[in-house]
Amino acid sequence: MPRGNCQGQGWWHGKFKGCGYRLTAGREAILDILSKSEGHLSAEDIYMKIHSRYPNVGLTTIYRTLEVLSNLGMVHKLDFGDRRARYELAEGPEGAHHHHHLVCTDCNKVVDYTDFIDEEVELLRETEKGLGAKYNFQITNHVIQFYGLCGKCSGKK
Amino acid sequence: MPRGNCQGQGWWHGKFKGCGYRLTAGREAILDILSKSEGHLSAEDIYMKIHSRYPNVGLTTIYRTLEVLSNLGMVHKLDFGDRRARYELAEGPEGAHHHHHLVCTDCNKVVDYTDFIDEEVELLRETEKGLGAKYNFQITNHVIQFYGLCGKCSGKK
DNA sequence: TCTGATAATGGAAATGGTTTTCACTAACTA
DNA sequence: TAGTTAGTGAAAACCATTTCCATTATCAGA
Repeated sequence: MPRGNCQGQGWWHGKFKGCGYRLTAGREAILDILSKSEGHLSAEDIYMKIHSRYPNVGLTTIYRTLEVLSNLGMVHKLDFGDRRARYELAEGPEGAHHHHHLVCTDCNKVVDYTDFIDEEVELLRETEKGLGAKYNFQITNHVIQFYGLCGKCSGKK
Repeated sequence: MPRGNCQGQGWWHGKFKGCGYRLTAGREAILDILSKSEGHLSAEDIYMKIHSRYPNVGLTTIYRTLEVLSNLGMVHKLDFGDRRARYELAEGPEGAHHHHHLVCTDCNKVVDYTDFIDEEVELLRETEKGLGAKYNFQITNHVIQFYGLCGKCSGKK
């Protein structure tokens, strides 16, 4: 994790500059894709989408950029149990809707839900505060996920 | 995921038999290791520990057994962001202490915490019920994890 | 605007945890 | 006890992600 924890300034031009990162076409392209398509893209998904419009952005750059974005807290890296990471934009400038995930362990279908979110977030905030103090952690993120079988998969026995 | 969802019978001999799995030395060895050492073992950790006492249990068997155990709900498969899965025994027969995890994104140190667990579990139970009904999911497991920098890592800037 | 320092890039090769293959062995059922 | 078939180990395959390295591009300062 290079350059310490640079979180919570303005939106991303400023964020990048402020942390000593350079602004490049590839990075803009990746952020562009992420903000236009919604949820749960793998590095390769992004690569494909980018490739038609920016044919000279390599997979390596995608991975590197996603790591940077993740370090900056602008992107969440998710694990749904198939063996590839998924990425989604964290709340944007206009505060996208916070949500958590419900994952089918059989077909890997993922449901974003916002039900109960307020209670969850409230408890999480409390917990975060408590844990941070007790264990001397500077908490920056959390994951809540439920796993089970979706209707289709539990149906097929 | 073979053999559907066989969860919630007795303890493990019965569980295995009931689901059509056979009882083998390797499987006993793995369960033995898991119940004796605590928390967060990778497949290779288990392999090492097993190898001294049961030299003819291969890594492949470890992986296969862990998958079975995970399907049976006897083991939780965890992801702490380094790229290897960790496994820990789910609540044993005498109800081991339920806990969640606090992970340092820099050094990968993991803290098991039980603070706030009651509130968390309570909310989770509610949410689980609600989500299960609304999205027609048969929920079997959940993950809550907090990520951040531990004292040591946030100190070194 | 030009320029130098160095961050960023992309393609290819390496990595390494996990899965698959396959021939063999051992559990369990009848 | 025998037959069926689940389980096994070793080696090979897999494949998402990282690393290497020579080249290019960004940007701060002159």
